[in-house]
Amino acid sequence: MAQKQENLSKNQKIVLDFIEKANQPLKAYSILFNVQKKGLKAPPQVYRALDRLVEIGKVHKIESKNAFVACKNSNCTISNATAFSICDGCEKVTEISNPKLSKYLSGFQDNSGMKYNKYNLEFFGLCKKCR
Amino acid sequence: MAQKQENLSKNQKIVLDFIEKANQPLKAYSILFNVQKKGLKAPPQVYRALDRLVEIGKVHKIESKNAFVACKNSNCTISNATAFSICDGCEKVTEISNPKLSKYLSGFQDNSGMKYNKYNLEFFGLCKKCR
DNA sequence: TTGAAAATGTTATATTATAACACTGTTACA
DNA sequence: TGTAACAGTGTTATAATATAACATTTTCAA
Ligand SMILES: [Zn+2]
Ligand SMILES: [Zn+2]
Ligand SMILES: [Zn+2]
Ligand SMILES: [Zn+2]
Repeated sequence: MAQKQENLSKNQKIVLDFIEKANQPLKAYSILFNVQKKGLKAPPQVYRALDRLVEIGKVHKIESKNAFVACKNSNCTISNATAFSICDGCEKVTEISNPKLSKYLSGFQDNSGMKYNKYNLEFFGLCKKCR
Repeated sequence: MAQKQENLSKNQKIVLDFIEKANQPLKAYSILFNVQKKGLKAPPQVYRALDRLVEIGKVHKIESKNAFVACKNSNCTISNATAFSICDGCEKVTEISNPKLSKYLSGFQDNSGMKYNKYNLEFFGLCKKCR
C-alpha cells in the first residue's frame, strides 16, 4: 500500500523532508528539535509522523540505534523486508539493496510453523575508512 | 571468547538465572523488580549485568522489543550472529538455530567494502496458534 | 451535508538507559 | 607482602526514548 508523498499530511511531510535531507539516521528528539521552527512542538507530533512514515515504508527505524532513516529504495514495497549495514567505527548506516539477499530472506521458512511476513536485518562491521 | 558461568559475578549470576528461568524475553525493569529481593536495587546494577551477559553471548537483546532473552544455543560462539522469530500475535520469541541461514548470513558480502563481523536478524509473523 | 476517520495540539507521564562517584573485591606480580 | 590495575558493586540523580489521554480540527467520501 505504497502512498505517494502528495498524500502525506503536513506534519508527515515536514518530518520526512527533514529526514530525507539528512541521509543518515536521526534520533526522534533531534528531529523534534529541528522541526520546532516548523511548528511541531511536542514529541507526540514527531512520533506520530514517524509511526505513519515507517508504516508506509518511507522511513525505516534502525532498531539497534533508536534512529530513523529515509528509505533509499525508490520502490517502497519492500518496507517489510529491510536490511542495513552499520559501521561500528563511524556509525555510517546504509540500506542494503540486494535482490539475492532479500529473495533468500523473504523465502525463508523453518519447521516452526511460523508464517513470516516481515524481517529486519542489521549487519555490523567496519567500513573501508574505519579499518 | 565464551565464558563459563562459574566465572560470572554475583549480580551477573542473579540476572542470568532469572532470565534463564523465564524462557521468554524480559524487560530490564521487570528483571529489576524481580531481583530486588536478591539485593539488586537500582537500574545500573541490572543494566551492567545485562551488558556483560550480552557481551559474552549468554543473553541476547531483542532490539525491536527492548527485551532480553537467554541464549538457547549451548554453543555461545555464535553470539555475533543472532536470528529470532517473533510472533506479532502472542509475542512469542524463539531463537532461530539454522546452520544454512547462519552460514549464508555470516558469509554475506556486498560491494560496499564493509567487513561484517556481526548481524542480528528479526523475523516477524504469526505462529500456528495465532493464525 | 454530515459523519467517520485521520490528523493535530497539548500536557503530563511512562519507560528505557546512562552519568557520575565512592567504595570493594580480586588478581598479578614487583 | 605491598601495591597497582582492573572488574565489580552500591547509590543517587538524570538523560533519553516513547506513549497515554483528551480536546479539537481537518479531510473526504457516502
Ligand atoms: Zn527501504
Ligand atoms: Zn566507518
Ligand atoms: Zn544465542
Ligand atoms: Zn503467536
